Amino acid sequence: MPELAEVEFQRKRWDCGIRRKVLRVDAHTEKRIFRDGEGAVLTERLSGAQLLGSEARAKLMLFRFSKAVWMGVHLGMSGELRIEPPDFSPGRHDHLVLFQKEQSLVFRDPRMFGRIRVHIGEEPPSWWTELPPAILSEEWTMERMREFFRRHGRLAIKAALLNQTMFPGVGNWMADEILWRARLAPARLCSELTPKQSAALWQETREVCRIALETVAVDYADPPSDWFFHQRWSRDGVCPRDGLPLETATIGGRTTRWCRRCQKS
DNA sequence: CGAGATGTTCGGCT
DNA sequence: AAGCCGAACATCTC
Repeated sequence: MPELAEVEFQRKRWDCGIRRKVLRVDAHTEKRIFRDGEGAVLTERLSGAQLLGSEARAKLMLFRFSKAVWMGVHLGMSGELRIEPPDFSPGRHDHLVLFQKEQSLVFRDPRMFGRIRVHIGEEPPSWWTELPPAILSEEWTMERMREFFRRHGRLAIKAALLNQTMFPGVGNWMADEILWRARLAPARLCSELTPKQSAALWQETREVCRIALETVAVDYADPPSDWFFHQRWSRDGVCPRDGLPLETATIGGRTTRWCRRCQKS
């Protein structure tokens, strides 16, 4: 389930392992999860290391350990972090287990689109420090967004929202939520937006991120009940504003739902 | 049983 | 040549 706020929620699940030592590591190093081939290094280095802290940015998490070990976790489509008892026996999809005295930290991912990467060094890795500006940061300006739209004029706005360089952390449901709030049809091209529509999109993007982080990221609660979110899953979903049945199409390679009446095409 | 699922990457085409 | 699009990845659920 991992988009911005869900990733932040999952990251915090391992917080009880902070300042505690990893006694033993069990990793399915041959799986796609470890496609960078760093599984062996990770297993060897993490044994005896202490988990020092973690952060989440966009859809990526970074776990910092002693012995100069950094571990990046991307949850893909079906990844999750869990806490299990110290004597946990990993199942088929539990690709990484860090055994501690008090509990086990587990990474599970049935579809294996997730990814675990490793960095050894005193400083954090470049794949972390070079992430684009977060949507809720000061650098994420409207001008930057409009410049992106100029460069990608023939791209559908829905596809643009899924671009992780411009909209880091936004996934399929967040993109549909943002477009619904900004009253823009998903197939509109980036070059077609009026300044007013760009401004609305910019603002709603930040608003959806902000509220999602205040609700979903805190206790995995669903977003507020009047959100589009709740309608877009069901085949018979209707627009929360006017009750019209939602449209469905594939845009930007993903299932997209919108209201024909209130989202301007 | 087939279709689709909250993601990314690659290769081909324009 | 940049940039867009569809396919592929692997498994589960409806």
